[in-house]
Amino acid sequence: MSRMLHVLIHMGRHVERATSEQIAKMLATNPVVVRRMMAGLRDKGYVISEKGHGGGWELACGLEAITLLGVYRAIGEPPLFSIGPHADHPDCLVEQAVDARVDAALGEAEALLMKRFGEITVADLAEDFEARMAERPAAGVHGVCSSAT
Amino acid sequence: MSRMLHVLIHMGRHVERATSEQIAKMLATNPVVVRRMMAGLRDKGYVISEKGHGGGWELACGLEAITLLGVYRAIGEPPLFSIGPHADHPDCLVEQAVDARVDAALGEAEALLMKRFGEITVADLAEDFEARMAERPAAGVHGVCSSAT
DNA sequence: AACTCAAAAAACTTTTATTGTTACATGAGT
DNA sequence: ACTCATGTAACAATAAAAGTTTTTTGAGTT
Repeated sequence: MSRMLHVLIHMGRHVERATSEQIAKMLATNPVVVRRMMAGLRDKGYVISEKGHGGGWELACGLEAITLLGVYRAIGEPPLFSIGPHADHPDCLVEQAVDARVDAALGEAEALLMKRFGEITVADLAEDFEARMAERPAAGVHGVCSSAT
Repeated sequence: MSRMLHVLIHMGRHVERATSEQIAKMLATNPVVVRRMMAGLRDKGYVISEKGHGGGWELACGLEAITLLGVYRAIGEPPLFSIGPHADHPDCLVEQAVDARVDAALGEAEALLMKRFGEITVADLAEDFEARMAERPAAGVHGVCSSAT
């Protein structure tokens, strides 16, 4: 998820269009991995992909229109918690009792998190970045990811 | 985590002392795995282990004295979220900006979850189980885990 | 039309973390 | 001495995530 945000901020900042290969170099990973990630964003309408010569990825909207919740959904709403019920023996009454309570607590936490995610836009993150950039321009070289590391 | 709760409820219900092997059979797993799990509970003082002939595991307190928070801590406070910042490039200003915001949101959710976990005791879960048991005694055979499945 | 570039998609390999297993050591009771 | 059960460490199997390779499709260029 942070990778997606990284890419979006990068593209919002000073890139019109970027190929999977360029993005992959930036994230120190593979073009195919990038395409897999970006496919979700495209399906949600946040970015557009163009094939062929001069193709690549492009923002389809402003960063202020993309919330963290949107990104989370775009990557397929992966399981949020690493702990949590396995539903191993659905017929077991002990498990049912345990799961009901634990699920309720997890559900509350998840709801709060989704609420917060819905309140934060990628534009907010980009602003934060700009502020840090203004404070410590020396670190910016890495900050704007012009190198491969 | 739900496994630990399962064991605790089981022991609170109708077991004075159980060996790792018995518990392992109940959870369909290995005695060594059980010992690994239980070691955390023992360190927190929730259970006691006895070596040698007639040894095994025993509750060291009432279930009402054990909260889900206590259990969570007993298992070593494993990472709560599966999503979340990797801190891959600590010097990257983009990453710093992203992580700061995401961490804040995750922190709030975690705080709420810990609060809720602190309010739920294993005795509560055991009560819930008893209520379900009273409603559907037929399912109880599995519920009390007298079989190996 | 032939060529190049880049995404799309499928199959495969590597890596990593969890879980389970085996083997041996320690301590307690008989 | 003997048996039983935990404690510990090393090892193996499994499953999930990440990365890689290969082929196909579509878009522009020469």
